[in-house]
Amino acid sequence: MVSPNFITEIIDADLEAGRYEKVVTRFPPEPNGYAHLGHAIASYIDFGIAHDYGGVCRLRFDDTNPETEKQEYVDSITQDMRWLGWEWDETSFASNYFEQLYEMAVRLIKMGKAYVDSVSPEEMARLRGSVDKPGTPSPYRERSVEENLELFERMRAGEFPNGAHVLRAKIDLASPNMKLRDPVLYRIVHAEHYRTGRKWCIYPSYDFAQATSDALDGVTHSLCSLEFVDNRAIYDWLMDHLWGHPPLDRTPRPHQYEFGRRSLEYTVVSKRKLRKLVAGGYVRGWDDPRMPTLAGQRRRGVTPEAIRAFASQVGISRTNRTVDIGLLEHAIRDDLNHRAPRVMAVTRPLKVVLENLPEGHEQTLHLAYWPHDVVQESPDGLVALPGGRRVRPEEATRPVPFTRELYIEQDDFAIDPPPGFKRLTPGGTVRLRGAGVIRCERFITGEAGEVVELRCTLLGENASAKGVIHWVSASRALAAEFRLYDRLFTVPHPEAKEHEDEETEDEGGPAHEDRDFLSFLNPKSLEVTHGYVEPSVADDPADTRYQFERSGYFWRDPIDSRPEALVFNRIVTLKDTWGKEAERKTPTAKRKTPTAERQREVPDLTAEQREVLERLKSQGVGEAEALVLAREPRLEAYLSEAAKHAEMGALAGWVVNDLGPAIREEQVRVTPAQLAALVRLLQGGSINTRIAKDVLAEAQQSGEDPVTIVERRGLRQLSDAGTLEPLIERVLAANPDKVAAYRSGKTGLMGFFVGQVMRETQGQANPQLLQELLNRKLAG
RNA sequence: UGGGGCAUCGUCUAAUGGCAGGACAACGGUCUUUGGAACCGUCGGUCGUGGUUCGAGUCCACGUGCCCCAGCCA
Repeated sequence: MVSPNFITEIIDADLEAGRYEKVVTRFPPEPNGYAHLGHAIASYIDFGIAHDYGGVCRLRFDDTNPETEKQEYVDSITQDMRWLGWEWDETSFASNYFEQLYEMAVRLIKMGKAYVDSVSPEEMARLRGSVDKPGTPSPYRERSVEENLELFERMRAGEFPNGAHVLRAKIDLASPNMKLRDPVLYRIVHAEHYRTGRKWCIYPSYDFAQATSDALDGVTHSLCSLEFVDNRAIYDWLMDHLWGHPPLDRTPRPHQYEFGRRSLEYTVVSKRKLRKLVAGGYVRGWDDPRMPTLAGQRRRGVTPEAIRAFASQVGISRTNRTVDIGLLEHAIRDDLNHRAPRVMAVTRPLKVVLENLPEGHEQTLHLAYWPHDVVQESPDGLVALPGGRRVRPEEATRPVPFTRELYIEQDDFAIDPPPGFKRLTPGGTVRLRGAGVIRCERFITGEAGEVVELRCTLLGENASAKGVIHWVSASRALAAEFRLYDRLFTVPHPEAKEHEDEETEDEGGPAHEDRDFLSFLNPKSLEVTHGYVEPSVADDPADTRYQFERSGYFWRDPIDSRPEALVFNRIVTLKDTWGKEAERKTPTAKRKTPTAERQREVPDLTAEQREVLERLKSQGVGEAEALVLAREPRLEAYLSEAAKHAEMGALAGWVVNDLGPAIREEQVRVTPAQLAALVRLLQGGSINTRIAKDVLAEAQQSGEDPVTIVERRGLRQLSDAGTLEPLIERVLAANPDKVAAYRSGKTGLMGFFVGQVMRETQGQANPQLLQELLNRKLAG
């Protein structure tokens, strides 16, 4: 379930108004790279929202650029989407629609809305102008329909080389929206398309294909990311001219809505940068478990459920955001906690000899796969074995050999322990998980002074220890390689232009940008160790995810692990509240924007404006409103007109704050006289501000006279205590807890009580009186 | 600099003009044969300045900051 957001609000309204019968969305990747976590989040929005509304989401490949797209990517993205758990009917392809798209382009030409341009790309860029200079028409802009038709046909026929001509929409070369300066609809590309082969040598642009394919697919809500906001104007323009005519006469008219992108801390998601990581050998491939690709995450052992939970927690908004990687890690741990049986593995072995056990001693312990809390939380009282079979908790154990010689983790022994250390120390004790308490009698060091072996004794039942450590039998454990993955980059925002620790000696151009992000690669993003895992795992399915106790969640690398040469990937560590990173750099000094400079006291005004300002002020208009009015003749004119019928000081606020935007846009439907009449009502006390505000908004919507609305609906301010008191009593009686909270000091609740009574009276209570009465009651 | 978009705890995200709430992180505690999990608690936020209003995160004005747009990429 996708949590409510600005898009679901739009859909709710659309459904309510009957604009659509069914919600249809689409997820439109371009098959020119691997899907990554960003795609996962976007697809969660597209598929999730459609699902929530009982609609459908189509997977449509946006394959309009033959030079970069490949079947390989179609396959991998399709696999990734299925893996995530999304369901769709048939996959669609923009390339399946090429013939219809061509027809629609012809239609635009016939309407005089599109033309073939024949200037060079450089020339076209020049003619487009710049952000502050309007474009100029190409000499070919006024070609006849016939000539355009003929040229376009010949483009399709392959008579011209790449770049000779393009088809452009004839929109507006002077538009302040650069996207509207006659966008390209079709270009010539002599290249083999992975699906249509050599059938076409002209290809539709993103803008043209996206809008038309959406309409062909029956899409109702076309969701995309924020960088396409400006493109929406093209989308709507195309629909204005094409929708409703064949072939777009049998599906609803689609609309585009944009949401903010999400990126993730400590990684990069731009295709170009990911490609650099692979090509430069910084990772071992697209499915390297450190990569944010779904292939990489899958190989790492992350489950689709965890990724969906993550996407859900990240949410949707209209702001680009970079998400705390802790959120992903939490989603993974949360998912695996209930999915991964516990076993023991030692990643950096240190030999332990239990001197008080005889040579060759071996006993088999039966240790539980699950900790007490997972057992308790099981809904059916059963728990899973690694194969998935659910059994009673007492059956969910595995045999663990206990022998005279063991391995423990090197980190679990310290000659010179830091304060608070709870594991083994010389002469100290520790509990071996499931096997009893041992005491370290002495340690043996190697030539370099490193500890190579501990000599310990197994103590009796009554022995105590502060800590518990994991272990494996030296003779019976299985050797294994462990791949310990960590964040790919050392900084949370490797793509950011500046970093605090970095000097910017070279005022580098774009060439430095890449070296930049690569310089933040974490040299320890992969550590390979060789150690041991308990032998029970040999019998488990290869895709079993484990929690290696006290260490992390792991599974066998699906490519490299073999039964006789085990390789485990660490999916994520356990949360560690002890070993706190020393490098925890909280001083991520939040650069608060420097304290706002002194605002200019009075913005520059012309002499004329200043005069108006003074006049308004002298007529009782507040300073702030007067300033706005002085600068906006349109508002001032409206106010002057209204002031013929009511007091100017009382009107100004309404003109500026409530009607201002509408007056500016010349959309105002309330006349100055009507406003004045309403304000007089307000001044007379027969209505309150709330009523006036609501009525004004309604009038602006419907065009009805506000005073008429007041009369028709019988609105009047309730100003007698006799009417309000019973309502107040009722609200207080219904919320005894709030009353108590208020009396014990939470005075912010006054707003709550006022709000409740206002709601009861549909906004008609006199708020001042109400507050007064409430004060009295609540004090008593 | 033209146009557009955006701004709420460290991070993500809620709040018909009416209690600024939740999640993650952090911190503290309970519990624990995982320094895990769970549970309890603490810390912490409306970009700034004015205005409208009984009441503003929400409405208005003016600022500030960040992002997008001048591909025959998407």
